[in-house]
Amino acid sequence: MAADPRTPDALTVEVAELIGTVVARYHEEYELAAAEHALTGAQARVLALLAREPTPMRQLARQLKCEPSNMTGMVDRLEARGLVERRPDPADRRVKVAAATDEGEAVAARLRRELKFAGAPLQGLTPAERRLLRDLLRRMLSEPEEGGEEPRPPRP
Amino acid sequence: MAADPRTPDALTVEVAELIGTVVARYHEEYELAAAEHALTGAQARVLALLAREPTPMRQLARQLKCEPSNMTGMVDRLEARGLVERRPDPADRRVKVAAATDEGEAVAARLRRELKFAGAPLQGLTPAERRLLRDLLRRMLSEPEEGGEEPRPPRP
DNA sequence: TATTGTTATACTCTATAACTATA
DNA sequence: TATAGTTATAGAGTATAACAATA
Repeated sequence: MAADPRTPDALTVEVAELIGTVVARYHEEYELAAAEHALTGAQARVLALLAREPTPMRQLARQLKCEPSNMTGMVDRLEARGLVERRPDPADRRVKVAAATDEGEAVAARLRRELKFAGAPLQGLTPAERRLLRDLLRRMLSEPEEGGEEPRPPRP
Repeated sequence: MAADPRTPDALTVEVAELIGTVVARYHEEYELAAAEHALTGAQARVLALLAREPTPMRQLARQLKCEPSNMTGMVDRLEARGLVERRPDPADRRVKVAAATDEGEAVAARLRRELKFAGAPLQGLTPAERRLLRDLLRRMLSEPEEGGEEPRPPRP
């Protein structure tokens, strides 16, 4: 590799590529687990959210970072399969609260268990290594990327 | 949280969730970088592959884990924008080799640089931590998941 | 006969804009 | 008027099946 002159250091590039591989693997596993229940990845994500907590359509769209109009069709399809239902909100008759049915909860629970990604690859690490990985990922994710464009000089 | 009785230990769950967050963040960044060039994520992935190496349609489909029939449309759209072209294979007149044009190469190079995910979050780690992260990810990914279902007892 | 790429078809996901029923 | 959900529409990605050209 090593194609671009403005590329960051080799170590950073390698870690970035490894993360890319992890991302690809993760998606593969997720889609596969979903497909075993005849669900698409997007449907599985909706179901997972609703299994945690019944949620108004609009809020659901915000959480999934998509337009509210899309939720109509997605919830329609899940509702047609009996995994989700729409409930009225007594406080505001405009809102419809999407909620997982009992069957939906069961499928979501099975999905969580079948997400072997949490199992297989991580089992290759010792508990101490897993703790280490957790701490590194936490730090990586908590950086509030305040800078924006500036590469920001490394702290001493 | 902590809903399912058959869930693995809390540490594994937490790491898995962190990885889920990393995956979500990564995708967000990727789609955003692609959108800045009026490309979809899938188009950006195709272009990235072709910028590395001209590739026959069918092989491209294998690498992207999708059906060969899809590649027709995807390459069509990229070709319509002048980022990609189809070349004949002198050795086998059935195959068409998709290749990035000069402009395609340029866009791919810019895309690589703009993938801030490689920059921002990783800059929060020291080089030593990055090395550690690299080694952990490598080990995670190299485990050939031979076992399948068996949790496999931890090595001493 | 088998393989490569394509076409035809259908479904899902996505975004935009317009509509409805509430508030 | 503003908001929640929906409908209508369009484009992109995906899979399946059938097809033409070539091997």
